Amino acid sequence: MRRASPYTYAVLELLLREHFPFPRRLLQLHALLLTSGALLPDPKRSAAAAAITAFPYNCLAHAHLRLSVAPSSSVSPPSAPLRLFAAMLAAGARPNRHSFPTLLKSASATGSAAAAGALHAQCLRRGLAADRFVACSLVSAYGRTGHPSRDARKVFDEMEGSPDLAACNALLDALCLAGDLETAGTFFERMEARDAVSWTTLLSGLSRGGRHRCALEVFRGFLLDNNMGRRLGEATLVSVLSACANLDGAEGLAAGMAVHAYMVRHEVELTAFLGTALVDMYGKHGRLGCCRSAFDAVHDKKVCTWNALLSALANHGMETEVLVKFEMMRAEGFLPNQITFLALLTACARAGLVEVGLYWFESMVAEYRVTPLMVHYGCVVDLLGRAGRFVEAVQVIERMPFAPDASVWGALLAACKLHGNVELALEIGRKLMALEPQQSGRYVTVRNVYLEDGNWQAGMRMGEVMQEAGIKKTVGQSSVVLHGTSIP
DNA sequence: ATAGGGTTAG
Repeated sequence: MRRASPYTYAVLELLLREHFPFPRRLLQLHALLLTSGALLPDPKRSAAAAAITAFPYNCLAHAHLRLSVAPSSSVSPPSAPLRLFAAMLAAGARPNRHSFPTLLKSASATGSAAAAGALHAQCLRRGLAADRFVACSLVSAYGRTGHPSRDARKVFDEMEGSPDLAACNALLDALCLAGDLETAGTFFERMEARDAVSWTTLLSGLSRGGRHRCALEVFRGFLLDNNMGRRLGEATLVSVLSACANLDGAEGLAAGMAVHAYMVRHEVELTAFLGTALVDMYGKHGRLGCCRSAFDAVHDKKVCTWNALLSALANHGMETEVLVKFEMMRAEGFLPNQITFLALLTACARAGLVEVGLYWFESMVAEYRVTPLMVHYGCVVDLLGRAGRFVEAVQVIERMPFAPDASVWGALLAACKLHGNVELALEIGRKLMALEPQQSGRYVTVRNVYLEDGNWQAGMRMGEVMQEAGIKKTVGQSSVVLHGTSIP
């Protein structure tokens, strides 16, 4: 823009305004400006430089942001507005109060606490921190970049005048994200006004914190407060379905079905987000028929929609179907990710498909460039352990880029129990004692390996070790082993 | 002229 004449600059502004509602067009414009070198910082300062304003940068940054958070995959990286900000400063344009909300949201999206802090300092230096939009964005950014809720609270408390609804919602979210659900609840009750976002923020916050029943109660409160008038929005429905999915038992399923009925009655469009939430809800409750129908009803499927289906099938004994659907997914051009491979490896481990599982684990790393998490290694250990291939299983654990946690050792321990590998079980027992001194279940498993092997003495010793470690004997902890199945 | 708050899969 530096090299543009005042005339072309006016044209640029006109173009930006004209195409503002269409972020893709703005990105094309951005590409054009980049390839023509117009956006590159020019070492020779010219008189025209003074005319450059924040406006074009704000428009482009906003377009990038909209496309990076858009459900239709990441067209542009979430850090794009931040890089534009650097270019903007280099070009000598002064950021204004319209610049920072977009930049702060970009900082949140990248999860950069450092960027949020730096932007806050910039706002203060330029005297823009008092602007209500900027302050609201600061509250939100501090809430999501891993900073303690104290920082968000500080900005909120120092806001000029009484905070508006958006600022209250941003703080409410920050409190929920910080895990301070009690404070969030109190703050919510004391808010002078609440909208659908307020209710949804609290509802999803409680559910994220594992308080699914509380979340459902909040949802019922919303329905009453709503006077059954306004239709429920997509975010509210997705959040409540997630709470229903994670609330075990008939209660969660019944509530989930009621929400589904609402959606059908009101002809709510089954978007990818909503469809995925529905597939997940039925899947978690083991209703595979409903789960498959919901999946089929989603027109615009995403990778996460497939993942919800595959996870449901893998967790409910449909290993063969997982493999079939996985192939369908790939045939339709979807790129499997960490969650997809987790479902696939889980299915392979449960079905005892050792070679297939090992093949896909290798392919996941080499071909799909998916970095394995602890859980993926856990599946491979499970896979090898069940087949009695202990040497390889231990090798996998030793070659992991991080220290194995209790779940990985637990998978191997289960295999030891299955194959009566007493030596290894003892070794694992020691490791588990160090990792999870309070988890009595593991000791019981180790002890049972001995007892099954006929090594009563060692079994008794294990009991003594448990007592020495100060592990409380839970009621009904001693278990009877029948045909390899533990019955408490 | 441009701007802020909630959302799915383990």
